[in-house]
Amino acid sequence: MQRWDGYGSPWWHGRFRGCGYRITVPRRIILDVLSKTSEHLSAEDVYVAVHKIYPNVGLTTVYRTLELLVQMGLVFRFDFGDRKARYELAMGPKGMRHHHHLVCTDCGRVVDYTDFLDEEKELLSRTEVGLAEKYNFTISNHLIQFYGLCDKCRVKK
Amino acid sequence: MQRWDGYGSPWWHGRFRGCGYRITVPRRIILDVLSKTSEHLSAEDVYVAVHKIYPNVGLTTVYRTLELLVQMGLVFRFDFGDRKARYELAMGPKGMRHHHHLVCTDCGRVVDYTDFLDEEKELLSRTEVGLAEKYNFTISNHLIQFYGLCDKCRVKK
DNA sequence: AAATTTAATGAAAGCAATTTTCATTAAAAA
DNA sequence: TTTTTAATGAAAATTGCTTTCATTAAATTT
Repeated sequence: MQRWDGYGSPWWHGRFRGCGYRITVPRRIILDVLSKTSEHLSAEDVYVAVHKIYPNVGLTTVYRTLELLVQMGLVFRFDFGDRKARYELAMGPKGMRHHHHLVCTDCGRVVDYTDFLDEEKELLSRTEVGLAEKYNFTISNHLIQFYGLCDKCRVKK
Repeated sequence: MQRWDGYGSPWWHGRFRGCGYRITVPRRIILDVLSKTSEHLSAEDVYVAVHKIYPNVGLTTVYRTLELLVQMGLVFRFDFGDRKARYELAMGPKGMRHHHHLVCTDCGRVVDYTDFLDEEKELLSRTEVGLAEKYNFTISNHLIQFYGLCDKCRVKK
């Protein structure tokens, strides 16, 4: 599951070194947890998972590390409407993971989709270029989410 | 600035009546504040603005009313990454206001854009149909945000 | 227009997610 | 191995928001 850079270190060690950040046990474990799930974990979720592996890690460190990873662009932070942040590895051993979300506004279920990405991609990059020019922004990322009712919740109503 | 329904009431009175909700002074003022700004107000912002007009309105009522308006579909709630909700009138006197956002990840500035909407719209609705079929969702809304650095923040780095 | 009903309100207390503080620990540099 | 200083964990603090409950005021009935 872990990918190596060919010099005996996981892929993200270089990024850390480059920024002057230390490679610590808690950081190693948090990244490991994130790289092994395909779910949308909250800070609490990460804490629980990390805690199972190494019970000494505190919740504070989880929050701090997630924040750091978001700053570095290694992790994305999402908001699905319940008021707690969700975290996902931006890219991982499996390669690029970019996807969009389909959120059920009733039960909160989140589906990742990549299916229409090819069609979307072209328009998105054109839009990005246009927006960047018009508003003088350097665009580095985007977020697309669709909201609605999943099959189960539709029936309930 | 206020639009009337031709029978002597602002446009939203009918919606309220239909749902059995009362038309009260705080609600009137909150809707008035929202209809007169083009900014992305937090609950606190709304509270401050409302307070200037009518100091008796409490923060609790502001939260409750905003929630009600979101439920009714009269107001949209957004999240721009600082962890507080922002509110915008869904449609107003000026007609439909649907737009997307361009968010500066450094200073938090938010630009609304509608420019590329025509091109986007068609792809979006195709995507919606496809997703709805594939994942068995009834899609009612979507969110598109681009993230990057605005001109000022790019220079600072 | 007055009385009645009940939804809406405001103040205070409560809550959950996240952040800050600060003394201690452990990476990494010397 | 020693030194430096970034990172950590526990506890306290903060923030954005929600709940509770006694009071007020819309809207309905008289």
